[in-house]
Amino acid sequence: MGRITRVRFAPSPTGPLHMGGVRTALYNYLYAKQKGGTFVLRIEDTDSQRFVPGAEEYIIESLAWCGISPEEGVEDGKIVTQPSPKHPHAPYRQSQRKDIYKQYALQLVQQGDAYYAFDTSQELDIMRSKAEAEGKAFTYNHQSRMSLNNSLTIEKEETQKRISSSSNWVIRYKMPHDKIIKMADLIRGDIEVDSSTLDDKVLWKAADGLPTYHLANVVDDKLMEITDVIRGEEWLPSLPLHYMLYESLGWNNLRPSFAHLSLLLKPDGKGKLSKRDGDRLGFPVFPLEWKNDKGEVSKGYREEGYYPEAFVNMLAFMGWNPGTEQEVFSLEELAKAFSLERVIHSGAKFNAEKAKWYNQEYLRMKPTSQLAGEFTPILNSKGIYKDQEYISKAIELIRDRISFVNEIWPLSNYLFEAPEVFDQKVKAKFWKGDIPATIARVKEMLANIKEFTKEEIEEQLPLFIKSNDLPMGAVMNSLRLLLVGESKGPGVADIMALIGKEETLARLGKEI
RNA sequence: GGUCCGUUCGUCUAACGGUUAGGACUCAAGAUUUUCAUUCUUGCAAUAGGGGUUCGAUUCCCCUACGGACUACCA
Repeated sequence: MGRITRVRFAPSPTGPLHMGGVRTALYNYLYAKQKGGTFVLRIEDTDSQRFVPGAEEYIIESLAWCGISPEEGVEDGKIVTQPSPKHPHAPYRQSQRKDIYKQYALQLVQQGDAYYAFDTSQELDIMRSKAEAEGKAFTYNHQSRMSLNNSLTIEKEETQKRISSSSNWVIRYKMPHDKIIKMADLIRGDIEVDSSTLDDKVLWKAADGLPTYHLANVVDDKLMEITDVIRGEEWLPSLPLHYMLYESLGWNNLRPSFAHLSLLLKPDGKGKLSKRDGDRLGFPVFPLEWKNDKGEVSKGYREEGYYPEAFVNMLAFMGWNPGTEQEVFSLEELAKAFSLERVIHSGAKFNAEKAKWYNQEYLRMKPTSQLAGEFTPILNSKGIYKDQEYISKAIELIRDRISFVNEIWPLSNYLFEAPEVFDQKVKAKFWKGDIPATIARVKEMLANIKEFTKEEIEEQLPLFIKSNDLPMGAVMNSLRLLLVGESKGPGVADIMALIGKEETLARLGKEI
């Protein structure tokens, strides 16, 4: 009690971090910030088989993009490997902490809470498939352990011989068969499990000298003085084991509090959100773009044009709400308002429309000058160079109809270059009869306007049309057709004033 | 199969045991607009089913159904 809050995000570098993982990291970050505590990053790479190059860097970069970088475990974008005042528990990569874990596994064996097991994985696989064929499930537990190859059934000397002569053995936890394990979850409340339904999990493997997740996670959380474990729901079934490990190791008073987050679900159908759903449904599942070793590219929110604030805000609301009607929150506001009590118990289906809406909200809060700066490279890539003032004015005219910066061009191209193609339907509807001749008269009138401003045009144009008894709809729509190429866009006067007198007259004089 | 977790509009969600079950996204309609949008207004739309407990259940308990996670020498 009274311990300073320390939370950790402990991903496994087996691939890019997906948005569910980012949400878990976010909730950890928010919780730490609110409590004035520390957010630690630890890399759980105890499975050398599944290690993916670049995944670790991806995780760090993703968190940085979201603005939720850990203050401990990472320095200069890299995992810390040497202890320092700021990073006292280094290294933060479990593969580099290899030597720490074995002693605890051995301690458990000595106490009689764990044992050596010699069954090969092939033997166990055979037993599993055999049991499955009979409609049963094979589990290594209190019922089966006494008929298997382990230090409980083999003579002491033979056991010693096998341990020293080969590395084909593991240490398994000896799960008690008669205990009701009472646990608490900060989100779900009290949970009870009968230990007789649990199995004897592998804690440590001689083959690679590494612990499995269960041992590594308990040992590191204790050593790193973690006070609260906030992780995905997939860990709930192993919580009883973790409780037992804390107890057997004599660390009950240092056991952290636990909170298990519900999963992010597919927008359609069933099951949890997976990498493939994004490709299939056309939205990103990852914060940043990711290329795998086959060269396949998965979309990223950053590359799709999302603002990190919008992405984070959207993610925070997938499974949490403040209890008020406010939906737009900065990271600071989120940290202030966050509470595990208000985290939703059930899984949330991801909604791409809402994500888009969030980005629109954030885009609307940006000053036009910033949007102009973000849009300039896109413009330059089309070979168009304009000053910032002009670009800002153009964006001002269309900014309330976009959700992303990359939507500016398709909605504003006619403000930068004359239209080449003209909407045939609009043309057929208005460009007939006297209209071409009428437009020529309008053009002449416009040429006589000295101050070619929006206000001046807005006054002169309708006046001219009315006083000459011309058809308002046909004239206005035809002007728009000549200026834009189709029937969309801001007011005709706005467009004319922006592109200027010369360009306006040129477009109105063009044959279509 | 077993263990655990969950279930309010299509989606995200709100509601000390007492509300006409609220908001947001989407969708539809209307107003504004010479266009397309924006904006504003309105509308559509939910407590999985069955038992209890209670004067009164979305809310508490039980059962069923459905969904999910886990059930590896993966995390």
